[in-house]
Amino acid sequence: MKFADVILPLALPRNYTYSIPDKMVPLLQPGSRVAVQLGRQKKYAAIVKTIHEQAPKAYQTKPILDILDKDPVVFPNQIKFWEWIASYYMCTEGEVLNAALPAHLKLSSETILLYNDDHTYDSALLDDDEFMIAEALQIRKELSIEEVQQILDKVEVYSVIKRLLEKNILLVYETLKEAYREKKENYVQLSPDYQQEERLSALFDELGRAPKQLELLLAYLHFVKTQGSVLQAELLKKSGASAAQLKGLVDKGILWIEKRTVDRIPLGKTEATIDFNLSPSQENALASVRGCFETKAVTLLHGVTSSGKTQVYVKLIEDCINKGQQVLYLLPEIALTAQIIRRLKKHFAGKIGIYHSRFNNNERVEIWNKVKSGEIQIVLGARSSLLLPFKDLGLIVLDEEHDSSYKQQDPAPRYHARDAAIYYAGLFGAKVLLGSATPSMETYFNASQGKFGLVKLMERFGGIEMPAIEVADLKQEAALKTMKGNFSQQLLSAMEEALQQQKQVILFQNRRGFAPFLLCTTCGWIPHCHQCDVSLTYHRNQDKLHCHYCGTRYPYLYTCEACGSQTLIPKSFGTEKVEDDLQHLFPEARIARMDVDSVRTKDSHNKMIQMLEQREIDILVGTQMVVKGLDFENVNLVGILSADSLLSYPDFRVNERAFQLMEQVSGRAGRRDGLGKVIIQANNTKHPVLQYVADHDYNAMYVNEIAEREQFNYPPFCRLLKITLKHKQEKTVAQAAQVLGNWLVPKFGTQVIGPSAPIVDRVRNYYLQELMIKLPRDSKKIAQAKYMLREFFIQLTTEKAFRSVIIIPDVDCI
DNA sequence: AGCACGCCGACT
DNA sequence: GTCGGCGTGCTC
Repeated sequence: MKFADVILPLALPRNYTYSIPDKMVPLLQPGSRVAVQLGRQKKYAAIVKTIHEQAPKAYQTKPILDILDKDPVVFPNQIKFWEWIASYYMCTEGEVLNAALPAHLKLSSETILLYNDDHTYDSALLDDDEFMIAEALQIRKELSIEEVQQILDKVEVYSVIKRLLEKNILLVYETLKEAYREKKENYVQLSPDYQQEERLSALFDELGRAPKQLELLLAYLHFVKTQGSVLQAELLKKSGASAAQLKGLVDKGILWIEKRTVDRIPLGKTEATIDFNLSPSQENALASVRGCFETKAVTLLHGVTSSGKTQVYVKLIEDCINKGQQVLYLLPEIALTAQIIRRLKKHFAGKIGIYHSRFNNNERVEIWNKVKSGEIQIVLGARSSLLLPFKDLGLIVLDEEHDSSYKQQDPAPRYHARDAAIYYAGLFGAKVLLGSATPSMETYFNASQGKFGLVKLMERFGGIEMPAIEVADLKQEAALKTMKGNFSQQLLSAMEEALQQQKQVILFQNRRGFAPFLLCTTCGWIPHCHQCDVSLTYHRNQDKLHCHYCGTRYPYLYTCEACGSQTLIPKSFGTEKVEDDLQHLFPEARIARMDVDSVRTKDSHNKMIQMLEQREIDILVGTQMVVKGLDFENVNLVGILSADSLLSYPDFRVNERAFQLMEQVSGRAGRRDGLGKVIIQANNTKHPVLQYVADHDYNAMYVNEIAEREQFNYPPFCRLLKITLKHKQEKTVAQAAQVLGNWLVPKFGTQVIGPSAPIVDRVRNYYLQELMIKLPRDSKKIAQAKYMLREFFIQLTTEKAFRSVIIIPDVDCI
């Protein structure tokens, strides 16, 4: 008897073992999807991890019900990768599977209620609910649980179903439905009967009394001649004929309708056009990267903004696909704009596939399959494309390496795409190229220690100079009374000048909404979310108060809930307010705002970028979003409205973050004609980070920062593991966190931080507590610590008092 | 993630 | 007294 250990798409702590029916043994391979039953009735599509002959001793196995695909859906390397993610990031393999597989490859059964035709019933014996369902079933023949819930208008319907089942009125069965559907299109064809010339001309005579049909037939014949195959929809549209006329011809057997499967992701013709020449410094960088790859698996390309890193990538990608290997090009989601997609498609037409969150489920399945077959050789995608089934990966390019959105935050697996990419590449013997103008401390440390190769590209393409940075002293201007609202005179006159020269301006403000909070000037009360411990942000567009943690919206408040006076005023300022003020300051200018609120819909982000490109926008106000992946030649002024807010987060990474952000925003200015200017408004103009930005001196920032990290033992000198505990009762989490803390201290001593409540200590009605452990940089010790933690979590949650405490480990937290 | 089981409050 | 709410445990 053979058995298979399978991964189910659930957060189960271990893999389950099913028996393999003899007839399936020769067909089954690891990586295949199989249908299995879990529990009394539920069926799932699981993935076979290993096949063996060890019968489990503790329980009886259930058989595998079905093999769902001819070929495995993943290769052994993906399974190894999932295993590593689960163990490194402390989650279950099921959670990794869930993140990796497109929704339409993950099947779970749906309960269907069938009307029992063989049995009559006496409606007098039924209560109201039973009667309603019995009636509905008699008409519709089958119902889903959801439909029953709708009919009865309640959630709890199992008892009704149970009673109807006992009375033999219905039958229950489980279906495992394949969600993926091929895309079909209707093509029109001429019946073989009329292919000969004389039959056709006879037909023209026959159709004399149906002139409209004849017209349509002639239109069809014309299209066949000019384009070969004829789409039904296109034929009707172009000929102006009606569906009835077409049906007439089909009914007569003259035209046939054929359903053909079509590609949702057509790759187009293969034609690589690499039609640019590298500058001498790019050539140097390219040669150095190739050199580093001789001895090192990972290389950092530290290239200033506008240095043309992408062109170096393109050459390296070309090397790799010439060897017949696959390439993964990773970007932060938001940087995956039409601009970069267009550029790469131009160079690698027919070989490149795009993968990000805006694809629908059917499209994802097709991309998945094309990566698996090797038809897609280059994937350009966001974090999750790391989980695609690459067959023979040769290179991973991870651009904007420092970007914190590479770390998955909320649902597990909480993996870091950069670190995971390095492990994943190792499984293939592939190379990893990390690119950034402002590398993360971790990566630069690894590079300077010789663990990674390091290549610098410090010259902007075309010899453009870095923009000049000015710091506007807000304190001084406030004293001189030259401020206009949140704008310094220095910034305003630079803006006027830029607009006069027909140049564009980008303003950066790190808060969205109109005002981050309301304040009662009588008693100091601030409106908070009812479910979370955060102040509500005023969004004037909708005239609502929003909670940025749980998304709840509240009507605007005019009366203070604490003292009853009507003295609530908006405080501080967000992008909406900046936009509003600009309208008054520059009534002539075309102003746009770019933040998650304004680019919520599918394509609005790309549209706004296009408008900026085509100079339909004079001033763009935005949050982080304006920083990433944008390249506009006509922008020559960038304003950072409040550097203080960037420099005052209570986090050890503030300086690194603030530097990266300001340096990246600055990079948007004056990219072509060398006249770029950046104005940073600050109260504390003496902050060292402002000096590093002004000098564009990454190195000074790094040297200072790394010394502090070493002194206080922060990453890259340790590994941070954050443990969040959640519970509905404030007291329960606090106690659980205390117990966990007491257990940790003897093991890690002063390297344990907390437990403490985070700044926002209640989200969606759950109270939070956090603990942080600084683990030594020793993979053995880290693995051992994780193992002990896992054990202790189980022990903790089996204690009666803490049973419903939710524990969330976050490895290498950001 | 479901779903069954079991324990407590509000209704006929 | 019962119905149905939700907390808890188990699924190979």
